[in-house]
Amino acid sequence: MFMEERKAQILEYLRHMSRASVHDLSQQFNVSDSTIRRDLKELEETDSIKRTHGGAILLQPVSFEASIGDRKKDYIAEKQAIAKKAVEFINPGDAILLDSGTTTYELVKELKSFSNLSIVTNSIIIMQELADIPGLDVMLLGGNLRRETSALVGPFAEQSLNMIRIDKAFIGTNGLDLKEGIITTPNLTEARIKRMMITNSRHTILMTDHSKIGKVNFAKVADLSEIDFCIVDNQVSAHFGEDMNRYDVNVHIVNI
Amino acid sequence: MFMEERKAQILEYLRHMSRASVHDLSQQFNVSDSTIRRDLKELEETDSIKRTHGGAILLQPVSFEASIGDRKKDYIAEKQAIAKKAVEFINPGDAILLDSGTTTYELVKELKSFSNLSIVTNSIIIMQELADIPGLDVMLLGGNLRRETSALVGPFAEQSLNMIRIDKAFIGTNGLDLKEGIITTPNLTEARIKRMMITNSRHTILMTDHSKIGKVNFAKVADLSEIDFCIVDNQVSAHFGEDMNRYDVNVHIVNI
DNA sequence: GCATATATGATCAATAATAAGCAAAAACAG
DNA sequence: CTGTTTTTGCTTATTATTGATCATATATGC
Repeated sequence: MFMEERKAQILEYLRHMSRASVHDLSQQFNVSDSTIRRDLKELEETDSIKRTHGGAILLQPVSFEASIGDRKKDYIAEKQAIAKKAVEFINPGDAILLDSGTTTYELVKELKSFSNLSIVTNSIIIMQELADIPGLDVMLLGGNLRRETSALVGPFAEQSLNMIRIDKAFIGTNGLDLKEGIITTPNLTEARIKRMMITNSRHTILMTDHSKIGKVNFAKVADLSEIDFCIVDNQVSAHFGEDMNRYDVNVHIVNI
Repeated sequence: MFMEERKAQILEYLRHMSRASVHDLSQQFNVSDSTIRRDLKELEETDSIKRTHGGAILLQPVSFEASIGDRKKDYIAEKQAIAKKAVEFINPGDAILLDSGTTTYELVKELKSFSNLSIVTNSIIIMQELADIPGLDVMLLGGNLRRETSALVGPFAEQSLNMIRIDKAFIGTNGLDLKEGIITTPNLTEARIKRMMITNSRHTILMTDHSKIGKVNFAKVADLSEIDFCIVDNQVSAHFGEDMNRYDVNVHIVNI
């Protein structure tokens, strides 16, 4: 393995695990501790990792909730880059919809400079994060709480969704299957909410990191043809854009 | 765990709890007190925490819980006694409604032993408190967040309320006027929600401590004649029960 | 206000991690 | 092929982190 390969993989490992010890890495790659330290030193200069005694951690902006804490750290850099791109879709005065999920949560942090936005979400965490910001009109969909995702689902949420028409919906997903052309999620009621979000919005922007591509979960959310835009990180296959174009999805690939 | 991780988690802990003792932290992270003190010292320089004797506090408290936090301590003994009485009104299988507020919040703690209850609330804090308990079906009304009370109000909440019929509604208030025979609250939209809660329930139980009696606020919630029961602490005037009977309210006075 | 509890800061020793220097091996350029 | 550069592993000196100790400072109870 070349040095550059190793460094890339260390970075990948860190993005996934959010932490790594020098010793683990040296065993993982069968090189000496010194070599890992040199790698980390160089990575620290160019990329957003932070060295600490014993290893390195991913630099991540402040608070993460314990409830979804574990997953939130997966591919955090990808999600942040995706969120940075997604915010370009938002114009002052828009009425937007934020799906619950770790990717859309990153988008929240980018919204702090906005004003004159109407934001609807089914995530308690997102609402709490946005509640402080003046100039934003934030509404929470009600319903039953799914603790796994901190999403509110069920009749209350559905009924409230039917009261509104949204300009842009930002949706996350657990699986994106190119063969069947569908997006999926593990839970049926959550899928229902996502589907309603999509149908009740003029434009749908799907935010997903590359790890979701090719995955198929239990509950179908929607056909890819119902999606207008897809923002994804650059670790996708070369023909991903073309594949998605077949379903009429406009793909934006972001560099991390 | 790396030092940087530990410091990040201390900060996270502080953001949640807004305070932490050196001893708690040292046990939490399995390190010595000295280490925690060093961590806090460094965190104090870069982040917005303040060290004090025995621990540290958050400089700018996450005002979310703080606003209700202050009031929560007022007349706490009265509220707990009232809550203990209120729980006697609840039978297995009931569909109940919990208004947001510090008094109804005390009722939540009494519900932990129940199962087979449907609970609807417009308080995020109450939902989070109840979400863990198995056997309870908890639903949150959606809407706009009123930070002062952590209540969800507005069209989403109203629409959701119209979807349901409730056995017993537990309502708090800011003012109870015997002369005019009305209960009041400072905010119009909040008053609307409370009013709808009352009209959509077969029985309404008003929970109030003596400090609210005689007070009149800006927005009228309902006439006292719409209330079925009133639970109050024993620091009320001797003729309070009779006064309320004139409005057909069944008064329960609790000792503290 | 005084006595007692407890918390703190400074210091030190032990351990672990790192940086620096050096040499061997591999890759590279001419 | 030869000299040079790069990468790597090893050794050693240096540094960082931590827990323990103790004198001092601060809170708390009476």
